[in-house]
Amino acid sequence: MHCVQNFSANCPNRLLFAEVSDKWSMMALSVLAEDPRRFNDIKRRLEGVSQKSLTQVLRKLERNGLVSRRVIEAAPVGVEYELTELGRSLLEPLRALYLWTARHLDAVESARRDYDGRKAA
Amino acid sequence: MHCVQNFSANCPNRLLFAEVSDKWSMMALSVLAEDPRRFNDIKRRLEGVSQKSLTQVLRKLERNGLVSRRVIEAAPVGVEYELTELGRSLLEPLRALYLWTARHLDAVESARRDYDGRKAA
DNA sequence: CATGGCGGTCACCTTCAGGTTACCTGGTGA
DNA sequence: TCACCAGGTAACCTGAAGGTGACCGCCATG
Repeated sequence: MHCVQNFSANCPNRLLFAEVSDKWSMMALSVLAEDPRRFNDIKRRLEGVSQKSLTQVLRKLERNGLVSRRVIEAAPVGVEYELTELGRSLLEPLRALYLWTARHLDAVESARRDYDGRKAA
Repeated sequence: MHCVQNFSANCPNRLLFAEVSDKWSMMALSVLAEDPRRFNDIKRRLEGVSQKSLTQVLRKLERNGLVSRRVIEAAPVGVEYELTELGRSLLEPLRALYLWTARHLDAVESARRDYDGRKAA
């Protein structure tokens, strides 16, 4: 496990992490955690995402094999995104991270107040 | 758990996640996982980090209560960074994510080849 | 005395992710 | 017919992250 203590510039883990940790990827994955959803459905749940960014993010996730894209030929043609098995496997560590933020948010905020207080003084 | 399916623009989790998932934070935390380390020691392990960026990152982590900064009054005055209890608690979810990337890197890379192949055709 | 490591700060500059706007195709309903 | 939803693409622009290089004080060693 070469990258645990030393991070060479093009350690593949480092690169993959970068791909997955951008502004919207994690949120998109979370939204898809339960059900497959259509483009605008996802968009509505990610407050503030632009159409372009969402398209980009979904393409990237698709390319990395984390979500699949399915055109629905039905009534008013739609596109449905769904987690793949691989994508679903990422949910667990993701959830762990989410739980951490949820659990320790208070501690972090109080640390920030401390720090800012000390600086002001 | 308001933010699991809907991500409002200033969901605190979302913000905290952003703080912790930037280019160098995770790596800095990993480097500190074992022992406290001095500034330039950390710097050497994070290939490509600039002095400025590392300073910024460590300050941010300190502010969020994840690392502590200690000036060593000894011989050639030094500064030592160490994970706090809070910081240490983040290691576990972090490790989970790291293991995921390690375990599924192959799958992701093959998905990418597939995707790129399909596009080329 | 000069050189080099340590731990920074500051000013500047580049890069690029991501936002904005406009436009497109195709179907639907009023 | 007009207008609107869906799901985009293309061109442009900006803000902020992050890199570079200069400089600083302090200490130690050759």
